[in-house]
Amino acid sequence: MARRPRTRPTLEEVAALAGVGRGTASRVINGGAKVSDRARQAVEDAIAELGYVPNAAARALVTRRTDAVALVIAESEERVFGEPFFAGVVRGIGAALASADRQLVLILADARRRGSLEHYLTRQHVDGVLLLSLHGDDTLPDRIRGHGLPVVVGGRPNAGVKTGFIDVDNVQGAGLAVAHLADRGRTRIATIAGPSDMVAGSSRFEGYVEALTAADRPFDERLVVRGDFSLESGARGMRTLLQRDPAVDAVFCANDLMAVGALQTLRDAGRRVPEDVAVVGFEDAPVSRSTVPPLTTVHQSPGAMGREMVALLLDTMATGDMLLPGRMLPTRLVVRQSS
Amino acid sequence: MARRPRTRPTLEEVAALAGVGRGTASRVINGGAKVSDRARQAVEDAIAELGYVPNAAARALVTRRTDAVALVIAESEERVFGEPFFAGVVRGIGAALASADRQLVLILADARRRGSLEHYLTRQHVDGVLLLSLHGDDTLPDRIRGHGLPVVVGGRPNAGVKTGFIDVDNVQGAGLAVAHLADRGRTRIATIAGPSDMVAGSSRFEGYVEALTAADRPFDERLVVRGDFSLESGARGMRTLLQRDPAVDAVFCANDLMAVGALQTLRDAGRRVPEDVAVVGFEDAPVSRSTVPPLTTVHQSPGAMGREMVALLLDTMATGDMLLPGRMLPTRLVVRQSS
DNA sequence: AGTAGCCGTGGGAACGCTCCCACTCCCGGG
DNA sequence: CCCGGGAGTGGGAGCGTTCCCACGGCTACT
Repeated sequence: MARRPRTRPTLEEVAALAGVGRGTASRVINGGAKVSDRARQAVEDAIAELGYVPNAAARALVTRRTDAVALVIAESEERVFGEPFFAGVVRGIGAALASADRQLVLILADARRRGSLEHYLTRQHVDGVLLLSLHGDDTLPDRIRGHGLPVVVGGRPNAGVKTGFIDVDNVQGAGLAVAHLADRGRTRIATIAGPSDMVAGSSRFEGYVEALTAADRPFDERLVVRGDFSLESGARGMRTLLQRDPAVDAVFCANDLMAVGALQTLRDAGRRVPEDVAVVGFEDAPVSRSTVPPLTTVHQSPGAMGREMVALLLDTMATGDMLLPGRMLPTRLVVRQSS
Repeated sequence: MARRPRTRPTLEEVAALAGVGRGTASRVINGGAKVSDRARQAVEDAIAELGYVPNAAARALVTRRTDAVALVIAESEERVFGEPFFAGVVRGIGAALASADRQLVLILADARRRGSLEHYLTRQHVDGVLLLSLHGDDTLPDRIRGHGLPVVVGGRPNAGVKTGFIDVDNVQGAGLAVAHLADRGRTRIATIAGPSDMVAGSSRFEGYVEALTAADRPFDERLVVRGDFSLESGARGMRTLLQRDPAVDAVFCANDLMAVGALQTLRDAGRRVPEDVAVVGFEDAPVSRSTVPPLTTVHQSPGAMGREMVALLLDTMATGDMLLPGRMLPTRLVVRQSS
């Protein structure tokens, strides 16, 4: 294997080989405007021959852009890494950034480093920030924006926020699920809701209520229990529901894991699914395919969420408008055998 | 809120404010050698007052170092993102890199981009490469090294590789599990092994065989079945084992998920765990805490793996020796109620 | 026939840093 | 009393780009 020359070729060398000036070579590589075909061809040949790649540091120095985007995951959310949904989001982000020729700088911000994180972000290295967050009480996005750095948040921090976020349309998704249950002729449609202090919890509940009304079903408080998105809380919630109203014939669970718990309780109670009780989840997690029976659930596309986050960030960077409206991503119902 | 000055302060401004030369200011920020206390203090005050942060691009341009490290996850492994173990590894890497003041550039390399990945890595942006891989048939690490870039692989590609990797000591871990079962007086110790073409599969099986011999237990081929690390394959494997030898009184599963499957089969077959059959897993996945009964398993520390990967990479970068020996990380047995 | 304007071009300047050389002190030894 | 040398310092050069200005040649007007 031939030893490559120790130093990387520079633009100057490319220009020399192509027999043009540095400026022309630069123009070929970038804008491309106002270059004769002959010169362009010569430069492109030289680039290929030398295996030239622009030096990112030199470019960043003069343009004051790094072509890098930070993905910040706060420590409290680090566990999301282990969740398939967020893994999918990260993948979507990675793919979208790669297509846009941007680098993804991953920052796992622990609490200690919180101060220097801001310092780092605002004064260095990246052109924009992607934030993955579940909690609502965070002023970090606005603080970063205050320093002139574009920010897009994945998962709307709270319902009051109208700009700079991408989230799944939880209200619409929950509506889909409930409308489906009503369509199936179910009359006593219960819900195992999520925590009301999380957007995913409150919005899905909101969608449940709306769709119930739209379908002319009465809203009955006794058919509402709250879980914490865990399997156990789903099982417990289902027991409560059966106790309160043995005639319940459908239940919409705010996520799949709670639906799995509900399924267990129903089996233990000798109820057939879907004959006696129909069950619908939310998330379309991998587990929903392997439950018994396979779970009908609201599908949300993590990849799309990642891609949309990047798209919105690039838009923000391009327009300079820090307050671009956020987007809600549509969901769709995946009907399996539990309903 | 006062508007920050449009341009970031430069080293020159810091030096001017401190009343010293650019060289002295630079010396304070970096090496620190040969600077009088008076000058150092003045520069540090000026830095604090101006909120100065060195421009990374300018620094990279002259030092030819970026202080960034790439973490490459090949598409075929992208799913690992959703697995708690790998999420932990990434976390460990992130933490270790942050302490070393290095940036983590995440590259999700899909197959299409495979060529340009190498191009990108070798000619740009990063000082070293971390590779997360499960498959053995990959020449990528060596190709990258051929370009003079340090590489550390997480998860040994295959048993022949002696350098530049960090892995869990699978043989030792499996030995721990089997020795424990032998200690408990079990005589017919079976195993549900993993795929033989994966290091985790073959090494854990190797450890099983070794420990069996060390404990004076006969190796019986009928007590060996192979799974694919999935829950279903564990359940199936256990059925096969019970069929072949109803007197089996212990089973070592090459991962926790298969152990969960085995547990299900045993319950369905009316065997008590651990009274009739003891079960041990590998991984200490979150699920192992919530099985019935809670699973005894081999604990491997993902955080340690990430940190060790970074440590080895930094060592490689510092010494310039591309062929530093790899390391096997010790495991320990977590005894719960299934054995 | 002269000139205004455009296209395509070359190269100086600047980006902000580190490296390194040269310079000034000042101390101690011959 | 002179001189060698170390400690501390200032600032020039250079890293590889992009930006921008000035320039030459050509076309198409007046």
